[in-house]
Parts: sequence; C-alpha cells; structure tokens
Amino acid sequence: MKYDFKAVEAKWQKIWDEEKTFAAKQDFTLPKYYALVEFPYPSGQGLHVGHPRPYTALDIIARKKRLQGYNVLYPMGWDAFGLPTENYAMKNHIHPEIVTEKNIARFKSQLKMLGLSFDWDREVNTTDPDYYKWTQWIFLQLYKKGLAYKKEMNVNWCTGCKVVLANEEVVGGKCERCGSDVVHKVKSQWMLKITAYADRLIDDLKDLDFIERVKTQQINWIGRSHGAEVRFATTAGDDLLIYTTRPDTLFGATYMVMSPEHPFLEKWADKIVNMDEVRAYREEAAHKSDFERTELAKDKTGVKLDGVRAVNPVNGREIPIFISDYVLISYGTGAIMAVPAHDERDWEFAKKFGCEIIEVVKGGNVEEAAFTDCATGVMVNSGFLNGMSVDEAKKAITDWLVEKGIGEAKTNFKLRDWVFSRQRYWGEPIPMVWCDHCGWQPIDESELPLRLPEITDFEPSGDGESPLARHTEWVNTTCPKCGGPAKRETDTMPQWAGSSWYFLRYMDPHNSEALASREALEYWGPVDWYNGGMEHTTLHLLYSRFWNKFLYDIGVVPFSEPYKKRTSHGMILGANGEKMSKSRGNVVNPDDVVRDYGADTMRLYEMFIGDFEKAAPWNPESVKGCRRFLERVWGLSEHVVDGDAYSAALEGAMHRTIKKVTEDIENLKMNTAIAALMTLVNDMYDQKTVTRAEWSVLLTLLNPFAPHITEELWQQSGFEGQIAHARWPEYDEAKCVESTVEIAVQVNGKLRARLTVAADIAKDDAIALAKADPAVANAIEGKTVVKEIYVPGKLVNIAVKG
RNA sequence: GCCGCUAUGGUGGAAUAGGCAGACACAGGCGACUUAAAAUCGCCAGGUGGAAACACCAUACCGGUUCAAGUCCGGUUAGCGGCACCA
Repeated sequence: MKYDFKAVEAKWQKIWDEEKTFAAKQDFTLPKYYALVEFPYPSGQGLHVGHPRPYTALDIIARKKRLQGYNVLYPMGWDAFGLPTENYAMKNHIHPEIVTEKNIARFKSQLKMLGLSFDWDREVNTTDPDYYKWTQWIFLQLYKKGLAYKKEMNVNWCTGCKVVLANEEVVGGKCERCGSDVVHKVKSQWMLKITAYADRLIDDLKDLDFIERVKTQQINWIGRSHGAEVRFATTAGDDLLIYTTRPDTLFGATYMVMSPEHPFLEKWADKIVNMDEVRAYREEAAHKSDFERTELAKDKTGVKLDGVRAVNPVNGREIPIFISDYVLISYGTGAIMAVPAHDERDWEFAKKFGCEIIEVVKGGNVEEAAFTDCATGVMVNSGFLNGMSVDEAKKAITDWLVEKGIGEAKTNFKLRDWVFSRQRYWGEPIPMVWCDHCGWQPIDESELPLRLPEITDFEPSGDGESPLARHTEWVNTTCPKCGGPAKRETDTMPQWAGSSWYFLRYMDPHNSEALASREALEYWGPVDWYNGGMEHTTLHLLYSRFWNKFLYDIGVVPFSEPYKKRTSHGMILGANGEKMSKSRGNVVNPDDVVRDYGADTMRLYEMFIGDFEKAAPWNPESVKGCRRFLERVWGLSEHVVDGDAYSAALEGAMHRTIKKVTEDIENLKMNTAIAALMTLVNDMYDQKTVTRAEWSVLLTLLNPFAPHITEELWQQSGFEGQIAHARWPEYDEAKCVESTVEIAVQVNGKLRARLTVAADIAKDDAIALAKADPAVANAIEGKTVVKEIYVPGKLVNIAVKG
C-alpha cells in the first residue's frame, strides 16, 4: 500500500480532535508535566516556518512524557492585543476584534494541520474580556500595593507607532517593533515598580535551569552595582549627594560633576555667577537625541559652575563643580565625584578641562591613562587608607563614612520602572478613574472586566492622547470613592500585559472566581519547561517573572518563579542564509510544505535541520530526505514478522537506539535522535525482516516526531489501541554494548591498523594483537617502545622513539 | 570600549569525560531496473599525488601541553549576540 500522507494525516487529526486524545487530565494524583511554548501574536500573515520549530520540539517532549506516563499540560493560546492588528484594522476599516478573530482562526487551522498535541480545551485569548478581567485585576492588586503609580516623566515616544515605549522596547535609539526614531516626551504615565524586585530577579536566577545566555542577559539588563552614597558639603549650603562604586578613591576626588538636569541648579540660580551659560548648556543637552549622545560619547563637554564649590569630606579641600551630560539624571543621584586618576571618563574630562589628577591607587601611570584595575592596586595619598588593597579600602572608607554620618553603602540598578501606558485602542483598558477631589481611584473589582468600548475611530491622534479620550460617553463616569463626576484613564496597557501571566491561566482557563484555582496552581505549577525566543529575554520573560513574584508575595500563586527551565530556539533562515522576509523573497510557507510533503515530513525536517539553538537555513532539497525516510519506514511494514523478542542481530542496536533517542529528546538534540532512528531503519533493511517487538519499538520511538504515520502503521499492524496511549520503551544498559568491537591501533598517535577484538579483551592481549599486525610491526620495527596505551573498546597507541 | 558565544567537506550538521574527524542527511558521481525519464535499489565520495597499494595534508590562523587535541591552555583573525558616558 502506498503512503498517502494526506489521508493518514486528516484521519488521525480528526480522531485526536474528537477523542480529545491530548487533553490534560483533571486527576491531580498523577505525576504532572507542564511544557510551554510562547503563544503567538496572530498576525495577518499566518504561520511562518519559524513558528513550528519550537512548537514541534516541545510537542515531542510533551508526547514522550505522555508515553512515559505523565499527565501532560501542553497548551496554546493567542497574544492578540497589539499594534499590527490595529493598524491593519484601520487601513481596511474593519474592527480589530474581527481582524483578531479571523487571524486566530487561520493560525489555529495551521497549527492543527501540523498535528501538534495542544490541549485545545484550554485555549486562551488575551483580548477576551473573561481573560483580561484578570489582567486588570492583577493591575489593581499592583496599585493597591503601591507598585503601580502615575507619574509625569520623560518617556520614549515612538514617532512611527505614536505611542510611548518602555525602556525594554527601545533598541539602539529606535523602536523595537517598527524601527522608527524614538524621541523624548514628557508625559504622565502609569508605571510599574519592577525595580522593587531587581535584587530578587537577579538572585533567584541562581537556582533556575535557564540557558546561561538568558541569565547573563537579564543580569546585564538589571545592571546591579554595589558602592556608596556620599554627601559633599557645598558653598551653596545644600549638601550634594553622589553615588560611587569606588568609595576607596575618595581622596582622589578633585572635582564634581552634576547632570545638567539636576534640580539644585535652578535652586542655586542666584549663587551661580554664570547661570546663563549653565542654562544654555542644559538647553543644548536636552535637544541631543539619544543617538547623538552616544555618538559624542568620546568628546566630553561641560560647564564649570562659577560661584559654587564643593568640599571633599575626607580632607576638607574645596573642589570645583561642573555640569556635563556624561552624568545621567536617571541613574544614581544625578551627580558624581570625579576621580580622574582612576576613571576613564573622568580622566578624559579632566584632561580637557585642566582638572587636577591625584593618584590614590598605585599600579599605573595616571598621567598617561586612568588606572582602573581593582585587583592589584595599593592605596596611596589616602591618609588612613594608605597601604590597603582596593577591597580593604572600600570597606574601611564605607565604615568611616557611616561613622561620620556622611555616607552609606548603597546598591544601584540600571533597571528602570516599567512604563505601562500606551496611547492606543487595542489593549486592555487601565481600570482607574480620575476624580478632581479624590485623585486616582481604582474601580471596584466587581466592575471587572472594564470592557473596551465599541468604537470605530481608533486612529491614534498623534498628540499623545489615546483614541479613547475622544469618547466622552465612556470617559465620563463617577468617582468610586465620593460618587462625584470623574474621568476614566484613557490609555491602555502595553502588549506585554496579557502575556505576563498567561501561563497561570492555562492551569485553570475557565475559572470565573479567580485567575486560577489554588489546587490547579499547586498541581500544575511551576512550568517545567518553557521555550521561547531570545528577543523576549529582557521583555516578556523578565516581566512575567516580576508579575509571578508579585502574585506569590500577595499569596495568589504558590511558587516564586514561574519557569523551572528555559531554552531558546534558533531562527530558521531563508535558503540563501538570510533572514526570511517578503522583501528578500525567501519566505517559505508552511502550508506549501505540508501540502507537498505532509505534516510529519515538515515536523521531521524542522527538527533535523540542525542544532536547535542555532539559526539554520531552510533547504528545500533536504526536506525530501525526511520524506524519503518516512517512505522507508512505511515500506518496512511489509518486512514485519512475528516475534515478541528482538532478533539477535538487532538486539544491541535496539537497546542503543532506545537509549540514544530517550536521552537526546531530553537534551533537545532532536537532530541526532532522528539520525539514530534513520540508522536503525537502515539496519532493519539490512536484516530483511523485522520482528513485531522491534517494529513496535521503532514506531513508539518515532511517534513523537512523526505522530500521524506511526499512529496509522500501529493500527495497520494490529497493535492494541492508539500509539498515543502506548508505553515508551525501556532499554537495558548492559545490552547496549557490543560483544566485539573494532579498535584503532596507532603508533605515535598515527592510525596504522584497525582490529576487531572482544569488547572485554585484556590490555596485554590487545597490545600483543596490535603488535602482531604487519603494518604496526613495520612501523615499530627497530625502534624503542616508550609507552603503550590501551583505551578499552577504543584504541591502542604505541609510543616509540628512535 | 566591556561581556558572552561561534568557526568542522560542495551544503546542513555529528563526534559522552582529550581516544579512529566527517555519524545521519542533502547535493553530486557511477551502476541496476526502465523504450526513456521519474521513483526506487546498490556502490563511490574531505583534499593533493598515484593505475593501485600507499603517502602526505586536513576541524579559521599561529604557538603550547599530551602517548594522543575539533575538544585543554596562550595569542590572532572573522562573524554573531548583549550592554554601552550606569560613575
């Protein structure tokens, strides 16, 4: 019979659907496994060949775990709020809700076509009011704990999307999504206090099984540094507070620098003689874009304050104060002590402005360059610190500062609070109300979900106001506190809101009383294995860890980290090795691949394409090889003979393959697992016959990769039930080794012969046999044997001299 | 600038913990079947030289450790990613 993949795949997809074969069981006594892939944004373009790579990989994990007896949760849903849908809706005059519905239908049918074993009864959709009710509920809890606040501030404004962006969404001065220029704008914004979790977001990474680059990227992004805050007296009266990571160099502080935006400048306006110059500089700095500031990084500019000086607290010396845009108002205290001898930026500035350079750590030549090595230096010119190492001095000076009441140890972070307002329609309404008497008030939880009003004019106004602001009938409401007239918040939440907790909803998706029941959370959580893109490392992944920790702190969730394990897949590139894109004309459509070769071939190829973590180019020719392999498996069914044991010829190969495939799947090495299965099939063809025992094992091992064909062959071969309910085969370690092995014989590391010997041959016998080989004898003749090495089962190496 | 990762045939990629480099495929060559082609099956296949046996060279480059290095160490180059005036 011919392998009719279309009929086979349609048949089994229908059966799985009708029988709910892959639904997670409600039996909380079974061992559980929660496998998760990032839910997609249902774009208008439909599925891309990149999507199935992680979906198939975790599908294989999920299917294997089921065969191993686990109750598996492998869910899927839709991260459906967002700008592309809104933009498409505007262009085509269709409501975003309808666009979303259409896109989801398309995505869903494409995912089903791939035979992915998702539990479709647990599908979630972030734009469903029953879902975003809980997104809003979490926001209210954040507000009640003081972790959501509204603040007027300088924010990133995308000129393309006409919307405010979080720091995480700005890449190299451009919008992460559309690539447009990002400018600064002062706006009143809802903020989430992610910085309150900065320490824990770093420290708790330690015990997680995340790939290393994810951990380092999050650590870098959070950017923790340890140092001290020190108060410098000034002749203006106010003390100037600074932050430094090098308090040990305090004796070398020869001037100070304030950020041009520092609030003291205006306060000191009557004392600063050259205030005009200061204001002019500030004006200039404000007009520089982020890009310009970076470009000019090398060339320091600044203005010296005339009329105000600071006092170095360690020696009472008066030192000058400058303003310069190399000091950022947003980090630390917005002012620094400058130690030109031991900081490159300060050194450069000092050279340009003729400031004094005092060496306080010996080890370099501070006239030539700043000496920044902390490991080897010894303190000099530093009073009571002289002779100490840098580390000793840091501790000693910090103690001294505390004792004198002029400073203290301090930890700082690069991480900023999360800008949480977006001036767009297609997002969750922020459930807050402004009352002129009572200020910001949360709406009552009983009023959730606060639904998006049905409007037709959802174009952004461009003036920084949300489209919702135009709808006064929705905006005007009453104050939940005093009952007086009030206005709703018209900004919506960012796209990252709904995805910050979706993994929790899957555990109990239809619960109307809570985001999920306690029992479901306790049983299913945390996620055992989460795979997703590296581009989400400092966005979704960080945000969702933050929300989960918050929900843990308020007792809603019983685990403090949402994901035990995190892996990441490489991109699938076009055949020319470039990123797939319409403009490059190298896009491969999964529909075409499935139509021409079938879902099983597509799945197999996606896994066989290469190292899962690395990018790999799509090779249309190579797809055929995977199809050919499945044809060979199909053809093998004609060679099946009775026999409930392995044949002698294949026994070792069977055990080895089971071991290899079992371990490789667990290590995400799907490509070598498939190679092992190919080798086994080749061996089976060499044997001409396959026993039913061997056949059932082959089908089971292949099932997670190619579920349709294996299900069909299982049924045709008369095995009981569905293969989806079969048991994963076991292997016997002892039977994985062969009784005879081929070993290599080297002379001075050079291969001279190969010998077939008993696997358990003694060292002396192996060496004697090796020496008896003519080629080896020839190579060692007349020379002195210095050393003889025997690596069991691998090789003999004879080292000779002369 | 700082931190991290990567480099293997014509191609994608294998190679546990230092132990036969190139598994498994793709593309290619030769042969069988066929009127022919496709499909399928069998064989060959890192490079150079040689009819062959065989020899030499070979995991980006240079050096080191070792009986033995793709793997470990030092240096260089190229590419990718992250951070980037964060005091």
